Amino acid sequence: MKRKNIPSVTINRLSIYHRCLEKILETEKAEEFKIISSFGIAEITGINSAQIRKDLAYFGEFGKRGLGYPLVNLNRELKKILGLDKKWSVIIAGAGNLGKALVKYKGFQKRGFVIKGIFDNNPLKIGKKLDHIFIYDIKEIEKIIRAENINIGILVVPADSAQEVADKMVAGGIKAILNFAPVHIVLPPEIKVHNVDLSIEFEGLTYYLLS
Amino acid sequence: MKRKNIPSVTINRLSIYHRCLEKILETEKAEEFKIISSFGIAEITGINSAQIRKDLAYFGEFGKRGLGYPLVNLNRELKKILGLDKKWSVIIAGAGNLGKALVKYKGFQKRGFVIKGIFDNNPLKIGKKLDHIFIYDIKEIEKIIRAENINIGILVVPADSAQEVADKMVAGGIKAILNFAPVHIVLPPEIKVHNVDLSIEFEGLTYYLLS
DNA sequence: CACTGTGAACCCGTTCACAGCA
DNA sequence: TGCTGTGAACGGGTTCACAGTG
Repeated sequence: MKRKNIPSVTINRLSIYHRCLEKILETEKAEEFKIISSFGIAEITGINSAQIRKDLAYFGEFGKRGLGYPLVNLNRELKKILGLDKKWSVIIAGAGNLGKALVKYKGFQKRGFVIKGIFDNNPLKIGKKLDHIFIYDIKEIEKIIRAENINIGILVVPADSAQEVADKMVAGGIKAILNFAPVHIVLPPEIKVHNVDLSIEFEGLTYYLLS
Repeated sequence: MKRKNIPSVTINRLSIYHRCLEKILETEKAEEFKIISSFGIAEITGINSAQIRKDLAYFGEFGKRGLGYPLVNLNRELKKILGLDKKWSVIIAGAGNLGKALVKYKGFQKRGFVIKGIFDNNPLKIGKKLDHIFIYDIKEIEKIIRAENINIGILVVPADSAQEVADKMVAGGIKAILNFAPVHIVLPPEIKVHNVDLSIEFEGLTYYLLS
C-alpha cells in the first residue's frame, strides 16, 4: 500500500465519509446499484466536494465520471483503507469516569474494536469487572499486552502517570496509543499517538466567547 | 481586543502553554520572579519554540529579550486571553455514559466552568441527580438556558437528535456548543461549534497500523 | 551573551477550474 | 450533460534566520 504523503486530515475525513455512507446504507436498505456524488456527500458532511474527490483520489479511482461513486463499493473500499474490515484488540489504562464511559460506548464493538481489558492501580477496582471487562492490576499491563497481542492502548490515567504507563504499553509491544491525558508524551517514532484533549476544546470555546 | 486573523490552532496551543505554566506554578510554589523561555516551554510541550513566540506575539510582548517570559505574569495573561479568569455557565444535553463522565470530571470546575444542569428525554433519569447536578426534561432546555444565562452547551446526545437539540440550545440563546455527536450540525455562523469525534480518532489509528 | 519579536521563505493542505469520460 | 480526477493557483500556518534588546 502506497501510504505516503497523505495528509492526516484526509484520513480523518475518510472516516467521516465512511460513517456517512454507513448511515445511508443503514437507513435506505442497501441497494447494490445506488450511486452518490461528491456533491451529495458534501451536502451531508459539510465538506467541500473538491476536497472529497481529492481525498478519495489518493487511494484509487472509485467513481464513474458523469455519475458519481457506487455507494456499496465505495463504502467497502473505505472500510479496507481505514482497516475497519479487521478486528482490533484494545486495552484501557485507567478505570476512572472517562475509562468507564469508553468501555460502555457501544460504537467501538460495531467498528471492530474489542476491549480486552482495563487496567488500574486502585486495589478497590482491581479484580472487579466493568461492563463484563476485567480490571487488572496496572502492573500486569505489559504482560497482558504481549500475551493477548493488543494493538491499541487507550490512556485515561492522570497526567502524572501518563508517560510511565505509556512506556509500559510500548514495552509490551503496543503499536498505537490514544492519549486522553493532558500531557505531551514522548515515545519512539514508530508508535502512533493521537491526543484527545477535552480542556483544549473547552478553552477554545471560551476564547471565542470573549470577542 | 484585536481578535482577528489568529489561527484557531494558536488558541489551542495557548491553552497548552497555560496548562504548562499552571503545572510549574503548582509544583514549584509560585516564585514571583521566575522566568521561563520559549525553549523551556518547547521542551515540556513538544512545540517548536519559534511557534511559541509567534503565538504569544499575537497578543502582546510578554517577554524580555535575553531572558524569557515572567512565569506568573505570562500565566495571568494567558488566563485573560482564554477567558479563564471568568466563570462560565455550562449545560450538558444527554445523561448517557459520556455525559456522566463529563459531569464528574473535576478539571472543569477548576477552570471556571460551572455545570448548571443536565438534560435528557428519558423519564427514568429526569428529576434525578448526577453528582449533585439536577437532570431536567430536555423540553425545558431552551427555557433554562435563557433563565440561567448559559454560555456553553455540551452535546452528548445520539447523532439522530443532535441537530434538533442544538437548535433548541441556540433558540435559548446559547453562544457556543461542544459537539460530541458524530454528525455535522448546521447552526448560525455566530454560534461557535467545536466537534469532538472519538470514532475519528480511533479510525485514524487503525489506518496507520496497516502501513 | 541569551532570548524575544518578526519579516521572509517555506511547506502543505485547500480550492479552483477544466479536461476527460460515461 | 453531469460528475470525476487533477494540474495549477491560492492561502495560510510553520519554520527559519536574524535584528533588536535587556
